[in-house]
Amino acid sequence: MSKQYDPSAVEARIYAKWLASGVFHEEPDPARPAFVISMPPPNITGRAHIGHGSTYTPMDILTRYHRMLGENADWIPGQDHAAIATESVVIRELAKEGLTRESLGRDEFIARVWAWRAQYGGIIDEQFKALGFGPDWERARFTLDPELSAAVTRVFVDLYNEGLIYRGTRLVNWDPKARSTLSDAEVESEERQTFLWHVRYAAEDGGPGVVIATTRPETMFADVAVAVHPDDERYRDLVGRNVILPLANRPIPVIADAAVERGFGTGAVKVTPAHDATDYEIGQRHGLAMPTVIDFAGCLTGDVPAAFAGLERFAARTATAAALAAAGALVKEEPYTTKVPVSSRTGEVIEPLLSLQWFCKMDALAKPALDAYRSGAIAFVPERFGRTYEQWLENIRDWNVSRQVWWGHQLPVWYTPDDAVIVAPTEEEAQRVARERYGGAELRRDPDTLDTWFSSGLWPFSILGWPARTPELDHWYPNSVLITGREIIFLWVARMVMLGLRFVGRIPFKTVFITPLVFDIEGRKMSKSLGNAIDPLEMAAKYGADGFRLGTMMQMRLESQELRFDERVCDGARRFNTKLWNALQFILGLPEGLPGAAVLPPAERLTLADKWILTELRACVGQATAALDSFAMGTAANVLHDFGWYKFCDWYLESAKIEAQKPTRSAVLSFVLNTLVRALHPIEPFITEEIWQRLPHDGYTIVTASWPEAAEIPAFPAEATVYTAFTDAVVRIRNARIELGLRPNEGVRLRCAPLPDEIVALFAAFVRGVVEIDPARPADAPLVSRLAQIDVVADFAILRERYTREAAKLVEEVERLERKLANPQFVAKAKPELIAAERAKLAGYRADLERVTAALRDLPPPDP
RNA sequence: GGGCGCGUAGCUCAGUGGGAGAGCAUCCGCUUCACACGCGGGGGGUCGUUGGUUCAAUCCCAACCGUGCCCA
Repeated sequence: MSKQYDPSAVEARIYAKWLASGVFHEEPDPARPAFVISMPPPNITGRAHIGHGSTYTPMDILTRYHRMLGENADWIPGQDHAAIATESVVIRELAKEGLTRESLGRDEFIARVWAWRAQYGGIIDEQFKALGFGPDWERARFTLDPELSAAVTRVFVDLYNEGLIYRGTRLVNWDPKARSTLSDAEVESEERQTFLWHVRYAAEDGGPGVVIATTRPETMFADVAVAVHPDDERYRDLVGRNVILPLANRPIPVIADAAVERGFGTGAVKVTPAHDATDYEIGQRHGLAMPTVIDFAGCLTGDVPAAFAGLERFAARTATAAALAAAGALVKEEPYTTKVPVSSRTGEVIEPLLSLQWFCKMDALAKPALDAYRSGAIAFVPERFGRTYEQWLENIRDWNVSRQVWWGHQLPVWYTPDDAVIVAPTEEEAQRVARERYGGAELRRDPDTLDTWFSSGLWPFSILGWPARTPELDHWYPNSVLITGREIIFLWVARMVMLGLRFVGRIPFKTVFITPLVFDIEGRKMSKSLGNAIDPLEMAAKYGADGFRLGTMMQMRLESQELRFDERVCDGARRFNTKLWNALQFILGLPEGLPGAAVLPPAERLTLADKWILTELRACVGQATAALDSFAMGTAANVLHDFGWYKFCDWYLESAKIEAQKPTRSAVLSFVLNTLVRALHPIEPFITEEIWQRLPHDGYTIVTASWPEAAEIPAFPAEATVYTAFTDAVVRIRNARIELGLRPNEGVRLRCAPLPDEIVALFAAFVRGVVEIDPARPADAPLVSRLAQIDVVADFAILRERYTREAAKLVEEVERLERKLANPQFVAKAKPELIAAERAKLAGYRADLERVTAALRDLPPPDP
């Protein structure tokens, strides 16, 4: 075997073995506790990114952990059809061939998308495998699978029949390039440089009227009012009067509404309900008309003066501004930075547009979802994110569910020639209803499809077979935990809760674990445009999937909402893996060979070092277990890493080299490393398998090995304290060695009360120390104090300097504690056990000081 | 504007109401028989600022400053 661990040589081989042996697959088994996670389905257009590293790694860790606990653990993967994202990718491909969606026709187009999916849709799964993720691939689901599509139709029809889905004209996010509505999640806010135009709207009676400020003069032809704040003294007299809309020359009223920001521009704004969210609400409050002047292509309609009709909206902006200037209505044009909504799919500026769409009424669905949180049935980790969920549900708005794309679940909606609406699960059923109600009619189906979130909202139960009552649904619903980022708490998490409660009658998951958002090392959000995104596959190539995973998890903080990704930590994790690998080489190279099984010798045969490492191992495993139980991946990762390096390798492995360790070391080394790699396996699946296979072990793969039980690892607290006193002494002697200027291979003389042979041998190994018994020191003092008093034999001048420095330090400590204990307030008010502890510390420092001053006194006087 | 974080060593971050820590970087020493992707050692911080609570504050509270995310 090579000196350096090479992940690229083992990871793919091990993964293939896991796949072949089917270890990730489970059948529902009511005899065992269920542990189930639904993988948030990545888009079929998606590629693995750093968010998968931070969010999916914990899912893999928890599933592997619970599997090792013997639970009926399953992580169910799948993919999302990603309506607009996929459609635009395929449309771009078609464009290269000179084709369009329309030229192909709906059926042909959809066939092309399926073909695209067959070719590229699996890429992200392969990436996940390279990262070591082990979901139950046999259960992979796709939102457009027949069963999942049937569930979607069923939900839509039911909600419609209950009156919770309706068709109406509302303001929606319109993407003029995609020619579709978008969900709020697909709209991002971006800063843009533009102008703030100050435009005078003269009073109808010929007075000066009012100067409004706007960033969108092109929508003025849809203005129906000018609004000011009700408390704004400047405009009080104007409220209730009419002003004349320039260019259009029609009167509109001045109204008062508290939504107006007095500090914005002139404090007066134009009101365009059909093209602005705030204005829409003002329009609703004041019962205003809502004319539309921008069409689906983002161009002005014919309902504007002929000079502007048909102009693209940004061209129209320039044109109206120029026309206003020409008409003398433009008072000022100042540069202005504003935030505009942008489509995350096409990059196009979103047009808020009044449009006839399908909506889902949310009030009735939201209430049980709120109750589930408030009653504690659903808990968030960290807790504070529950507030985000709560606030969104409290201020919920109806959900626009229709999209003008072809790729997706087409609405189960048909129209008669008279536009009567029939909602039915199948076309046959729709025909039947048509015959029944209308004596038969030629039906046309609504071309729209459903928002992708509509189907992903059913995900935790649709993938378990709902609406059929399956064993999976019985045993694995609700899921154990949902792990995701906080940006989709409302868009996805809340909807799954609402729909789960409504259609299964139970919450979809008990816990929602929100992972931190990943930033670059300079604290910038990762983005394509900045080019600062970290590619997890590149990290895995550099550090191994294990190194990437351990490094990322070591940076996870349970309570933090951000993670500044520091690649150096992954490099540290990679070196840790090499360290473990070399520890394995040492163990495999022991001349006495390895025992047949990972079984400890009886306690009476164990040495001091054995007892210490077992005590530490028990603590480490206990901490790692507690950490995983509370989603503290970072704590688990750090605890295991630190134990492996700073306890096991730095001290135990070195201790194991002495003669006295030979009878037990191969068993203890095997046991400890076997235990450590099992505890590390959920975080670092590959190297732990590789090491475990080469150690005495029981079973075919570490994936199905048992999680180490801290309680089953023997602990020896008293012996552990002695060994710690030994390591403290070693550190002091190493310092002294440096001061004495000893060469590495030179021995050092140690003066001490009698010590057990075993410890004498340890000193010889760690510091090349030769122990000389000092008969003046009591042999019956506790071992810990004998070790605390061990010292080097050296030149008087060097010792004098050393003792003087130590004494000064000790005097400081003694004085600090004396001051504290002399303070009557402290003695009166501090906890008794704390006071006792401080007194003990003081006594310890005083004893040390006494020893050092005595040593100093015993030295011959310095040369003159 | 509303909500939620963060501010500790050059960098990334732990941490605790009672003696300031790690990794990386830096400096010094070492090819010591698992590992130079290593081992040993050192230097480096008014714990953002100002108040308050307390016998005691880096930790709790308030304000402020800086910085970031989400929502509007």
